[in-house]
Amino acid sequence: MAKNLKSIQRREREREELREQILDVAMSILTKEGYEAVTIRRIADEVEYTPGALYSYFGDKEEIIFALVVRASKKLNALFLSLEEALPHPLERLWATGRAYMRFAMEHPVEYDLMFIMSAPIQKMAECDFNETHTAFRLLRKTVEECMKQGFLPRADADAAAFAMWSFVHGSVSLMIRKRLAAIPEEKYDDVLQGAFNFLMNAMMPRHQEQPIITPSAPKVLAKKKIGKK
Amino acid sequence: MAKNLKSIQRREREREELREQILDVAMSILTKEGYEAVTIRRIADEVEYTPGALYSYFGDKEEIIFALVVRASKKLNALFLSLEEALPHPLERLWATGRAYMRFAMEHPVEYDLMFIMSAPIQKMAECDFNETHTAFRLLRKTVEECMKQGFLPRADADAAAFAMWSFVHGSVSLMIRKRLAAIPEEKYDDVLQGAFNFLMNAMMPRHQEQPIITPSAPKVLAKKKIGKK
Amino acid sequence: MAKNLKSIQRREREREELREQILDVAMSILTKEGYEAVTIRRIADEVEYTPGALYSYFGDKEEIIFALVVRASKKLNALFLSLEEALPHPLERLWATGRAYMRFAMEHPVEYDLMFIMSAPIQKMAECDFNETHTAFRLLRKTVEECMKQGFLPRADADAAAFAMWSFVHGSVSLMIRKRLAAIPEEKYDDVLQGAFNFLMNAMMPRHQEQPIITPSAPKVLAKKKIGKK
Amino acid sequence: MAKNLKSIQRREREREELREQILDVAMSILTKEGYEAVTIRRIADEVEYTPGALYSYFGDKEEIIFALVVRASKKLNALFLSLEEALPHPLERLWATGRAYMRFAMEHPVEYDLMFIMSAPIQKMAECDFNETHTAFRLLRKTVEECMKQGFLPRADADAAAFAMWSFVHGSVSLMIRKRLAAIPEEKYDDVLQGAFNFLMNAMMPRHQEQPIITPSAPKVLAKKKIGKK
DNA sequence: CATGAATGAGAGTTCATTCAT
DNA sequence: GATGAATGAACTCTCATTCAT
Repeated sequence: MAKNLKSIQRREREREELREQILDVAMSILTKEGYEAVTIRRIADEVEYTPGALYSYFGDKEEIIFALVVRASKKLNALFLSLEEALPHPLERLWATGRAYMRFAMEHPVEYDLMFIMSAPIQKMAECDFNETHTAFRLLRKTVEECMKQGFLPRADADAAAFAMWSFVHGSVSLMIRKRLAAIPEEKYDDVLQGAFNFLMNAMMPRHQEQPIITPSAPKVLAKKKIGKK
Repeated sequence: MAKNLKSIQRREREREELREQILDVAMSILTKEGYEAVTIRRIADEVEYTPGALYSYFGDKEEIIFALVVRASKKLNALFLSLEEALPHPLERLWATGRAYMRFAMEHPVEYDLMFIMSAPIQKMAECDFNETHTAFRLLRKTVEECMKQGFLPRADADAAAFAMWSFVHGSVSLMIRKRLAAIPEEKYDDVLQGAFNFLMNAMMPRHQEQPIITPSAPKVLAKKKIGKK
Repeated sequence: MAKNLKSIQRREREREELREQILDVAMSILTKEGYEAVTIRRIADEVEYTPGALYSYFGDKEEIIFALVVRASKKLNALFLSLEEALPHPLERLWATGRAYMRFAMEHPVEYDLMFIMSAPIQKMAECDFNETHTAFRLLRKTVEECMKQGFLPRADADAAAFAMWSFVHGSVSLMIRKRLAAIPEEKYDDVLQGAFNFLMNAMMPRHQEQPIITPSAPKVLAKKKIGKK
Repeated sequence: MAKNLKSIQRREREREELREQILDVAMSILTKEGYEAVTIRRIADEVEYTPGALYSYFGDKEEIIFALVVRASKKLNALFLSLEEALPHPLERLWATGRAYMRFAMEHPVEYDLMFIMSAPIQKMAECDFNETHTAFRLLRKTVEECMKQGFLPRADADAAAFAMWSFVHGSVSLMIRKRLAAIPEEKYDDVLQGAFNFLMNAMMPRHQEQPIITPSAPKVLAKKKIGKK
């Protein structure tokens, strides 16, 4: 009996592991060789199963891609939630969130691409009423609202303001990811990105630009490169 | 001899015409049925030539796509240049350019996608040292610099500031084009976009937000919807 | 001991029930969606077992199909035997059997197809020396012989005559079932079938064509149950 | 110029030849190994082309099957028309047509199957308003009508009578082709078929049964070419 | 210069079946 | 006896591209 239960659990664990492995492999092919290279056969080869076997884990190819999106979204959302918890001060959180978003995109460009750029999973995202991004956007808007309430940001439509900020960060990283920055030498990317972010944020919050917030002991999850104003 | 020359000219003209027709057709398929539907055969069918024939006009499929990019870029650049000429005042030009960019994207989403989002032509863009966007970016930076010089914008790295603005407009329209705005009801798109643009621009130029510049007799190419903040 | 026996019996009963259920489901899929749709997986899904489980009830897919044939044959044979009992008069029985056969085919076209048209079960039918149809044919021949003896039919080889009649009824219904009657408008099917049957039967039994048996005021759709003269 | 024309003609001839070869091969596989074995790959292998190449000759697999049907129908129709011409006497023609039909079926069972039994081409036959069989049926009805007019057949609905005869011949050969004659030993097939045919025809035409036409010392396998009047 | 024909590679998917547990 | 998992072998079809004519 106990054995039975255990073996069921084991099976489930193994299934889950293989599922994850399939996604890992798919992600790795996607990263290394691009979307076109992600084929059922190719994945099957790499996980050392027959193509047909994958169909008991995912209904079709699209489902695999979509699972990749979900995975990435969870990662990003977790990041946002951790900032939400760690940083009660809305202005500080706003800056930190922006930086974290951009850093995530630059460190995981393929995941970012999947979530916010690629057309492949659009259909499924629409069907499934996919809403991890809802959540993220709502968090952002809440932060923006608090900032407005506390006078850190000019009072205005929070939707518009939140969308403006999201647009900026998305725009900057997606131009980079999709290599539309020929005008800027690659080694300057980081600096320009940083500079643009700071410029914009400071512009929106003129009275606060000299605040130490800006050179924050940025929550360590993020700290990759010091940003420092001044 | 003369006849020879003429017939050569005619031939060249005809070649050019077919080239254009191929691109028209490709663009039309792309617009109506999406990237996957753009196949050599499909194009050949519609121009009533054989697939092989296309290969004397374009080296391969990617070249066709790239030619589409070039075309679209010329269109967009012409728009920028016309603004450059029409609006000597840098601040006014800055606003107008931003609005024009966004409007272009929303009215020609497929062209925009090709130029700034799609991965297909990336390779060729890199190889050919594609620089229509360079030009556009340089124009923008020049405008930004002038704005700074004249005190409309806080002095800062012009590269960063220009990039910030571009990032914002690109981000907002590309989220829309690639349907990542589930958080916002579709009928509010225009308003939110507009609101975000105004919010950001005003935020960056606090002392000037009440200027009439903002509701400018926008060059008519653009005037689609009045924007006006008063 | 007794308990053991009972539980064995129960088990067997349950097995038999599942067997039947499998066949029900297979038949229902076959009827509703055609032969191609009848897959082991599909059946397994509908009986809520795993595909593998079916293999302890049937050796392979063909066996399932064959079992369907057997089932249908039993039904049809029972019909024949009931006529055999109910109608002692051979001529009456001959007409009634013919009509019953055709009616069966038209009311159960899928069963008919399985038994007499489809290639799928041929192999197994041959192997298993399938002989429900033997029985049916023998009954028919016996009836024909009696008719000849009693002067209702011209004396001739009974095998040939019986086969002639069977051929006719099979031909007419199978042309219909396999949709080879483009030459005849669908709404006339019933009439033409009926007319052809009467024509042929009357032709073979010229001296008896005026018998009431022949024009049995048969409800146009081929009277469902009793046919009876008398 | 002339050369040009010739080479075009040659090309067309070759195309036509390959088309025919594809059909030959398909037919041969169908004959030797059954419908399931007829796959694009298999055909391609045997004609020594790549699978893809076949798609410039036929739109899809169904078209190949359908072309097989068309081919067979032309053959059968030609046979009917030749009888139409050769035999002005309607009664003689009726017998001859019946025998020819059955002989065709027995000598070309796979073609017959395609035309009159198989489900595969049904869809296309319906779509294309396939009417070779119309023609055949009309010919038969005309013959029947003439026979009635001239008193060889009892006056009755010609549609019904024609359908009755067609049903009989179709029934007899299709029972054979689809191997539903377990009740009859294989070596007796020819005799029983012949006997049934004669029985039925004689039964329908009682006054003519002693005519030599009827028992034409037909070579047992159903004499191939001439049928012989007198 | 264009055609017609064909290649070759591979796409996603589906099946009946098997077998350890 | 049934499950869950996987196999292996197909399947049809589509594509960009090449090349003799």
